Amino acid sequence: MRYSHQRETIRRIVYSTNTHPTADWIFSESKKEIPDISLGTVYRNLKQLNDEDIIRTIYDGSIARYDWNMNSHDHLKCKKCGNLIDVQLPEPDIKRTVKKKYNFKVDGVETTLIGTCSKHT
Amino acid sequence: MRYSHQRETIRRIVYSTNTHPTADWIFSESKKEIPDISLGTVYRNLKQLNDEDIIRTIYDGSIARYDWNMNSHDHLKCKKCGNLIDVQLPEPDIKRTVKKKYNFKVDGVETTLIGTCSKHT
DNA sequence: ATTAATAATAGGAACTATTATTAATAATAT
DNA sequence: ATATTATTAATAATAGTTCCTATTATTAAT
Repeated sequence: MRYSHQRETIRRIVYSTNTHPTADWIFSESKKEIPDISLGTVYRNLKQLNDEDIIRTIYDGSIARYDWNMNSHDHLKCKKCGNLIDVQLPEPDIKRTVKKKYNFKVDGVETTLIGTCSKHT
Repeated sequence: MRYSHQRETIRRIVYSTNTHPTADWIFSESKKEIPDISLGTVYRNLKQLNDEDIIRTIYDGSIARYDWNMNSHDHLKCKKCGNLIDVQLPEPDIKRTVKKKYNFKVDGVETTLIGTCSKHT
């Protein structure tokens, strides 16, 4: 994968926020720096960065969001404000258990807890 | 919600399989019984059934799948064959922990483990 | 510095999944 | 039986994403 200005900008933008941005948001942010960047470029590079394990793709319902935090962690999704909050849940040996019990090799665990965040109490 | 032949057919189809079907599959199955059913009807009724807690919507990446199993359970998603397998993981008091630690009221937990199923060993 | 090879790009069309609109139809209460 | 109104089929519209093509940018070798 050779260098490209666009990809580096996209990477930097994803790494600059904790808001788990959508492709669309990343697109409009990168346009501030590269006015003629195209949406296809954003998608293509997000996919490449994901494949190179530089960023992670998470799904919020049916839409893709991007996360720079590659550590294994989970998300709380607030029904009211829609925010995705990072959390670190204790992961009791799920991988080992599932491997044994179901003969299924686990690469990754994606857990989202849906509910109401502290802002709405 | 009053009775409709279409909705009852759609419900029965979802309840007849463990494959977590997509709207499209449900559409083509229902056409076998109701040739002029339309895709909009399928989506509308799936949403209604979901809202009435008769079925459950799960997301497989960016696309919606439907599940009749309303018990709290998780899914193993095989990277190779794409199958979604139902599993029951021991749920250590995640809800209580998250409520305490993050002041976040948990309604539901969606966990998907991505990996390779026993068919490919 | 120039070149050759080719990866990456902009722009936009195409595609897929889903939702909204509308006039006609069917289910239920009276 | 009739009136009321939820539900429907058909189809247009939308949202998110991927694909296509001619052009441009990066890189390594001259």
